[in-house]
Amino acid sequence: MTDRYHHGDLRRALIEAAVEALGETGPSALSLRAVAKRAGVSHAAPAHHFGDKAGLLTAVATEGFERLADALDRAWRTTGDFYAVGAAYVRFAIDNRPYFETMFRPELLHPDDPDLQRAEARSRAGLYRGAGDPPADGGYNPTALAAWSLVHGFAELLLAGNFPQAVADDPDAAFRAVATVTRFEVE
Amino acid sequence: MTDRYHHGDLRRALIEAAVEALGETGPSALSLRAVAKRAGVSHAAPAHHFGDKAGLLTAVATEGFERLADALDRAWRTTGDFYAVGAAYVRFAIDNRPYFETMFRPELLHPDDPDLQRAEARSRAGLYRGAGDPPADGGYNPTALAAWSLVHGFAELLLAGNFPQAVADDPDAAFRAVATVTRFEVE
DNA sequence: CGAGGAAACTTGACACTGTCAAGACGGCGG
DNA sequence: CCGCCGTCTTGACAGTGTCAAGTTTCCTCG
Repeated sequence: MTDRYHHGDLRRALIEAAVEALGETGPSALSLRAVAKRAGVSHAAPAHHFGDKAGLLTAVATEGFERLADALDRAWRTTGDFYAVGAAYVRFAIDNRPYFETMFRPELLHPDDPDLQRAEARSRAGLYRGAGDPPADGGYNPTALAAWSLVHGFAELLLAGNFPQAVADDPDAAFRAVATVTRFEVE
Repeated sequence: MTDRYHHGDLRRALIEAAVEALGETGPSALSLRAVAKRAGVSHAAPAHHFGDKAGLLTAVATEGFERLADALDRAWRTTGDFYAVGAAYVRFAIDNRPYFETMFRPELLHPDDPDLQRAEARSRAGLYRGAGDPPADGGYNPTALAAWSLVHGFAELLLAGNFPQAVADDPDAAFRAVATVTRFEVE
């Protein structure tokens, strides 16, 4: 199974190898050849399945958005609480750092990929739920924007190491404190 | 002055060339050799002044934090309004995208560089002003964290193209709307 | 059953990258 | 005028992504 010429599910294996490598090097330093070596295939094998380096990262990002959407749905379903969804967003960023770090870097992706956009839409829908009325045609819901900005900014600044040590030591508590002092007036 | 062997202020010229290039390619695709060519020097000249590719990006990020601190100070000085400082943060991200995009990518920088850390501290101080009491020793002020998260997340999501078109068309109005529905309870 | 063709993967090459060592150049103090 | 040191160049090296061509395997259809 492992040393066949036809791998079986090399696409899957490459994505997993990429996530591993991303955890060690970060998305901008990812090496396609290193991913291929990790999966035990030749250096040009990834290109066959993903076309591009950006194609591989797009596949990773797509899977990331799917997982994020799942996590947000689960949080909403089990608690019905708007803030719990936000906490789940932050948790996801911490637990799935390799995914999260590639999901919001359009310059490394194929941003127009249909699968990616579908997964993005699923995540957005899961996040917006509970933020009042959905936006009118072409418009936006300020409350939804505000909530997304808050949780996303918290996650980014946390991962980038811009917060004090105490935040990194107990991010959940820190986010709870942040959520406690923040009120969104649903209009 | 321009074609001397000793350039005069090559360091400065390289930073400016880097910012130009960053505006076109983004920080992860920046090529040192392209920067050198743009500045009209040999391909190894940047290494002499900055040691590293990360060193050059660190210099750019440092200058970015200085400029951000200036912008935040100015906003506070002229308005005395907490939300105006937030708006200035978002404006800075839009107007100085090449800087902003490199400032929060520690994996591309030398995060322990003393000059960088000084400039970061200046920005943080400018942002925290007006967010209630400064944090206790080793602790954090939840209101300051929340405000920073909100403006930073808004800026990141905007630049990454994750917001509806209407937001991109008039970001200032969108941020005003976001700030209007958000209340921070200073404790 | 066996031939043909498509799909999966490899091999080799190319231009480009960052980094390093060694050398050429230029201004400055003695 | 000499020597020296900081500034920059030249040349080389290993590693990168991508592309074209070749090889291997599987599947299907006669």
